[in-house]
Amino acid sequence: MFEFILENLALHVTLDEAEQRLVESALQLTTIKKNKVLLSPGEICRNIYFVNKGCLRMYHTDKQGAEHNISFCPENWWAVDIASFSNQSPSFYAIAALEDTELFYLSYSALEKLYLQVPKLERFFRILTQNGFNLYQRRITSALSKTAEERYLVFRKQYPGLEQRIAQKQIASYLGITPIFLSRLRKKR
Amino acid sequence: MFEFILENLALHVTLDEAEQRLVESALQLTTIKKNKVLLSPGEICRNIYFVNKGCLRMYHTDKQGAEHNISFCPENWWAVDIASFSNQSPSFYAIAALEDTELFYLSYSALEKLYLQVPKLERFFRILTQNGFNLYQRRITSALSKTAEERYLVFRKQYPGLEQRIAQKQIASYLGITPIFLSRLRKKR
DNA sequence: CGTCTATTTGAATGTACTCAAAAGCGGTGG
DNA sequence: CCACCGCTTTTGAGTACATTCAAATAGACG
Repeated sequence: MFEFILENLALHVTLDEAEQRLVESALQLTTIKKNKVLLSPGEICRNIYFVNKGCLRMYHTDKQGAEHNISFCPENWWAVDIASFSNQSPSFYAIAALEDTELFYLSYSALEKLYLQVPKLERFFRILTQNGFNLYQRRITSALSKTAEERYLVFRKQYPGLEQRIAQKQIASYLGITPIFLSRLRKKR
Repeated sequence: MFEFILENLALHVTLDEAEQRLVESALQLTTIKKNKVLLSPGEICRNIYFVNKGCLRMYHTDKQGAEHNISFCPENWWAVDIASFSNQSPSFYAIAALEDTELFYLSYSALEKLYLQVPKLERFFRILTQNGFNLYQRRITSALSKTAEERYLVFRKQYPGLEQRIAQKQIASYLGITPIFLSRLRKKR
């Protein structure tokens, strides 16, 4: 049950048996239905989520009411509005489920407590933030210099198999194009 | 001489006199000429820079040799390839001067040492990273959903006065458009 | 002053969008 | 089980945004 999340932590830090048990006992588990909203904009992001099964999306809703997906979180991804969570301030982004999803999560205070017991985790989340930072930097360059078709191919590489699982309009929103145009792109090949 | 950088640190952490002196004595100062490259891609980013006067840019050069500016760093900005610096691994981005520039900088080991003397700085750089993370997330949404003209107006708001100081082709590269099209945009208003 | 690069302008083209309509698909209730 | 409703996806036609190529002009720097 904890295999995926422990494997994920092991990518950046080495935990001994005792530390693993501490992490396990701090984690909460929940399952949510497709389309359930976990975080609404303006709300404080109280939890950091790890997707064990299923898929989430993070998105922003603009003044015209249009939604723009900033990232997908399938299995083994972490989901959090980092600014909102770290400062316990109102969130800019929303988080919702694209499929029925099984999640581990830690509240802000649970994580603070866990940091005291397993200080290595500070390192883990620092690296996680830096990797995210880096990923987003590159996506800006990609968004500004590549055509929609090139971005679509990058998406397929970055999220293998996800294309088959989620609605095209979600992918179009992530790519910054209309679902109509994505349909035409796919027809081409 | 240290006023700007101390003010900048004060945005997120409160340092007493002794701590300020420790920071000051760790900092190195240098001036570089316009167009000087501080960091080439593939090189390890050995320093974190604070711009005291002048302006830097961070950019990526693609396979076709085209440069894409990811950010500008005028006075009071920090410049670093964060992935390269934190892991002392090869950099993806380059950093170069757009004007004659006066810089404070800290090497990786100098910063490590300084963290031991002034632990509050860990908090400062954590917040800096988070803010950058957040800024870039929003820029992706902006890049994918706004027109070139809207992005141009956002740029002018975000970097007041910078437009007068740097070449249009640098701004065009940041906006993800051709200098030719930027010229037409400006003519319109 | 001359050279080199950056910017402007015009014309033609390509990329991506809107509007509109039709077809497909999934869930719900009779 | 099927008919219907609502939502997503496809397709066509016309349009707007942004690019390329080329040539002229303006600026920067030695």
